[in-house]
Amino acid sequence: MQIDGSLRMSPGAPNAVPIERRALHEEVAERLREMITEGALAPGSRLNERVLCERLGVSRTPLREAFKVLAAERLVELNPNRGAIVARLSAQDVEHLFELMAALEGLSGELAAARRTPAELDEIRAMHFEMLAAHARRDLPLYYRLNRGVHEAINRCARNPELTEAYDSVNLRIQNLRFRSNFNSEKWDVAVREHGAMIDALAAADGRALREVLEQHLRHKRDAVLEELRAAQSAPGAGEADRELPDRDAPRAMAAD
Amino acid sequence: MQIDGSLRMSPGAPNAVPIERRALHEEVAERLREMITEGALAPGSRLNERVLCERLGVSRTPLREAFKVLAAERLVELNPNRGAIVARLSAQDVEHLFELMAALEGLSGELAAARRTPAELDEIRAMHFEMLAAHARRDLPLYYRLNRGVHEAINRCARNPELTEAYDSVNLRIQNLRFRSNFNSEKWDVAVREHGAMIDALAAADGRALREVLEQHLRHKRDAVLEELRAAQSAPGAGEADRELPDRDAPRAMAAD
DNA sequence: GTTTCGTATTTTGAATGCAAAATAATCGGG
DNA sequence: CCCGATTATTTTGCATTCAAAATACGAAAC
Repeated sequence: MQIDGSLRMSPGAPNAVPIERRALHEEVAERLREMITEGALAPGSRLNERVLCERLGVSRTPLREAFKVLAAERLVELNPNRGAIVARLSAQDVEHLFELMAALEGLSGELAAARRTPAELDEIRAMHFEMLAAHARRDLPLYYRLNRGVHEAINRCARNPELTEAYDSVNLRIQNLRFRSNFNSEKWDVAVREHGAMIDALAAADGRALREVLEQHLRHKRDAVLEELRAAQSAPGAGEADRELPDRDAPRAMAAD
Repeated sequence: MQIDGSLRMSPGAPNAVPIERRALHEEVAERLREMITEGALAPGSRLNERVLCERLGVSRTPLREAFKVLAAERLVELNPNRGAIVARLSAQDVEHLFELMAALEGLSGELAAARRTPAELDEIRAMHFEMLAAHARRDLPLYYRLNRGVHEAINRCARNPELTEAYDSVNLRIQNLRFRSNFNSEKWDVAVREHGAMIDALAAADGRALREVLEQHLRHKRDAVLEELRAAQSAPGAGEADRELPDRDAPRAMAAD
C-alpha cells in the first residue's frame, strides 16, 4: 500500500509534504556526529572502517557515505588511501571560526530583535532566568545547556533557515570549546552580565544593540577559549591525537560561555 | 619508488606537506558541481545514477558518494528510494541566502579593510578598472567575471579561510542568480557606483564604510534578483523543473551585479 | 644496534551483485 | 474512453567482492 500516493501531485505543486524516510548513511552520520561532538571520538583519532562497521552494525558502504558527508561538514578529514580521522582545530582555526560565528550571531541578533514575537521573548527570558539560577548554583552543565538554548533561540527568532544552518554548522565544530571549556569566575560573571544586556536589547527590539552585545560576547568567549587552548598545549598531558577509537567516553573539561 | 617517503616524519611533526591525491568521488563531485552551477543540469532535474555513471565513466559507488557530498552542500536534494534532483531555490530561499550573504560580505569587507596589503589593493583596483571598461562596453559576461573576481578578492583579503569557505558555499548556490541574472541599465549603473565606493573604502581602510557599501550592494542585488525571479515565475515559458538531464548546455540569462 | 630492503597483512577504493522500493506498462471493468 | 488494480521493468539501497595501496613485520646488511 502506497501511503504517500495520495500526496503525489503535479510537478510544481507547493506544500509537498516531506514524508520522513531516513537513509542508513544519514543515521550513521548522525551517530558519528554525536560521537565526535560529545567527545567519544577525540580529534585526531583514526576512524577504522572495519571497527566502526562492527560497532555500528552496518556495512562499509553506508559508513563510507557518512564519512563523505561529515568530511563536507569538516568534522572529519579524509586522507585518500589512508582513511579518515576526526578533524582537529588549530588555534588559528578557532580564531577564524569564532570570527565567523560572531558575524552569524550578530546577524541573528539584528534580525531577531526585529522579528521576535512577544511569546518568543517570554520564553527566552524564562531560559535566561533559569540560566541565572544555574549560575548562582554554579551548576555548569545546566548553565551550558541553557546558555546554548538561549543562543539558539535567538538564532531561531531571526527566521532565516539558511542562517540557522550556517550557525549550526559552525556551532557543531566549536561547541566543545564554546560550551564546555573551562574559564574563571570573573569571566563567567561578565558573560552572565552580557546575557542580561542581550535580553534587554531583545526586549527593546534594539537590533543594533543586540548585535553588538553578541559580537562582544563572542569575542570574549574566543579569548577565553584561546587562552585555555594555549595553556593546554604547553601542558602536554593526554595529547588528543593519535589514539585509536578511544573507549566509550573520553574525559572532558567543563565550564561556561 | 615512494616519492613521499622522505617526507614522512614523526607523529606531531609540523609542515607535513599534503601530497595532493584526489579520490574519484571528489572528481565526480567537482564535475557535477560545475554542471549544476553552469546550468548544464537545471534545478529540479533528476539525476539518474545509471545515466550519469555512463556519462562520467565511473561506477555507481563514487557517484553516489559524490551525491552525498553535494547534498551536504545543498546543491542536490536526496529523496530516499527516489533518487537525487538538482536543488531548487524558492524566492524565500533566495531572500534568506542573500541576507546571509550580506553578512558574510559585510564581515569580509570589515576585515579586508583592516588586513589588505597595498599589493592586494592595487590588484583589486586594477580589476575594478577592467570592470569599468567592461561596463562601458556593455560586455556582460566579462563584467560578471571581473565583478565576481573583485568580490572574491575582497573576501580573500579578510584572511579567514573559514569565512572564505562559508562565502564560497553560499556563493555556489546563488551564483547563477547573482552573477548571471539580467537587470536594467540604471541598476547596473548603481552597482558600478557602489563598486567605486568599495574601492574608496578599501583604499581608506575604512572597514565600517566597506561593510556598509557591501551590505547595501547585496540588498540591491537581492531586490533585482527577486524582481526578476517573480517575473520569470509569472511568465511560465520553459519551467526549469522536471526535464531529464538536459543536453550539454542549457541556455541561460545574462547580465550584471 | 640501526637501517634498508623485501614480504605478508591490513586497510582502503571502487565495481559488482542482489533485494527492496518505486515507476511504468498492461489489462480488465466501469 | 477513463480509471483502478495487477504485473513487469526500472531504479535505488546496501552488502559483498576484488584489486590496489598502505602499513606492519622480519630478515639481512652495515
